[in-house]
Amino acid sequence: SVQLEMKALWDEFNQLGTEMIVTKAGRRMFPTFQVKIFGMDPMADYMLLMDFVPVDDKRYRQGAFPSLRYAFHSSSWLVAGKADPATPGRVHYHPDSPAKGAQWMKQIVSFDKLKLTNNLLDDNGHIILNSMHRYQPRFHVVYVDPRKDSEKYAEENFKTFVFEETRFTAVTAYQNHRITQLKIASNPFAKGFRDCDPEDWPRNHRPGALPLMSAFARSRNPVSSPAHQ
Amino acid sequence: SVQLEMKALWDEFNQLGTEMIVTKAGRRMFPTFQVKIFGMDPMADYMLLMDFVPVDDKRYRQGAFPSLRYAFHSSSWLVAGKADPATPGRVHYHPDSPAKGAQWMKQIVSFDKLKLTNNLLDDNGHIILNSMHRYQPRFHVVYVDPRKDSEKYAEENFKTFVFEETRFTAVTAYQNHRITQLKIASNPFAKGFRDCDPEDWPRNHRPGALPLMSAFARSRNPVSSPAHQ
DNA sequence: TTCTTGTCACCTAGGTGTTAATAT
DNA sequence: ATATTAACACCTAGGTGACAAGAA
Repeated sequence: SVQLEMKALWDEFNQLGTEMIVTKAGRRMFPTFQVKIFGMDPMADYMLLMDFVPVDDKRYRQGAFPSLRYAFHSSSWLVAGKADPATPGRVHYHPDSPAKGAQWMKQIVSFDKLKLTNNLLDDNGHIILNSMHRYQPRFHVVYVDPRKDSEKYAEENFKTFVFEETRFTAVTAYQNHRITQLKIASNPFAKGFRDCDPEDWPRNHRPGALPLMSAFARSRNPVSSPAHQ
Repeated sequence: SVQLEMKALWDEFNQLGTEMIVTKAGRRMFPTFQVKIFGMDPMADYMLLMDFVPVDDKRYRQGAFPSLRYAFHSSSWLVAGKADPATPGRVHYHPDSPAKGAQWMKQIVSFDKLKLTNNLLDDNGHIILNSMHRYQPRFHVVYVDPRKDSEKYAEENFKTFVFEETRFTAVTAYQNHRITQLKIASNPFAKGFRDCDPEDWPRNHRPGALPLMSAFARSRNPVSSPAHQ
């Protein structure tokens, strides 16, 4: 069995509609997909990998308020038509693969080397996704069968795990300001964009404490405006 | 067979008498021990590891010129007596171990995670060495025998490679200024202590930028003084 | 109008020798 | 007198969203 790490954070993002940046050079996911694994044969070899499947066959576009400047996106997504032709569905093998079950189980398995790109011609082995499309990450565990004719048992030698809270929309720039703010608040690498006391998040986060936001951040992130709900 | 990478650099250090810093927290080696491997069975599993054996049973101390300030070490080593009791001889497994021969051979194998410490109570798995003692790094290739009673064949299932040009003296602070200068000149992480950068000078040199600590560094590094040859 | 690209300042994370203070 | 330690400035290496400019 498999347990998703940082589930609370994933849930928080998922509630807003998770977005993941894709770039030509490749961008990591945040949150990072991390799992704890239980019940492997400690002595057997396993390959761990991920892939990404379209959630639907739709292309999305951003809803906008006519009276607001371009910079103000709504947080709602509109269907813009049929999905672009699917790209070759690449997979990402965890770089430690193959390894023994004991190795995989003794600590959290982190896919922090996985990168997302929108470059159809990418030759860095990154995961290729279409921007403005929704994806479901999948996690696969493959048992390395020591038998000679192991190909015949391929069907029974792997198991797939899907966590719906890790669904996201691939984007080249964030569309929902609340997603941006949650990324800034929770990703250590974005600390430079935080307005509030660096000590308060995430270790000492108190629900009652109001984050100190600059006027600019407030104007771009109307958290208390019901118009954007 | 095994080929030492950066042999020219190792030779240059060895000619001066290589020194490696040891610290309580653990310090990487520079140059890093890196090899190219040939002739493995591509499909077989191998463990790669290193250990460090005393070159002799002597403890060293630094020779000094009575008329010079403390800061000026001579570049000669004197025997100070018998070696301290040998520490438990730890080994460092390459973190990718075990892996297939094909994997090991397809690129340079780098031991850049290996760290040296003088802390006898170290519990980070670093290599424990005595300061002011000389050591010979050794590289071992262990064939992972698939047979049940593989322990019986341990003797024939590993091969050891020794490169004498990688010998060094463990120190807590550099003793030979020429070693210091060669480290600064060749280790990218010490770029901040360089007086000039022959590579980038024409391209990135700004007339206004003063070289860092150059006057002080020069006063401590009388490279052209024959007294220190 | 909407989406994409490239550059940037600002971070995390950690590897350098220097230096002053301390230990032996 | 020598050797060790810990704090430090200065790097490498690379992950962030912001922003302006470009593309569709």
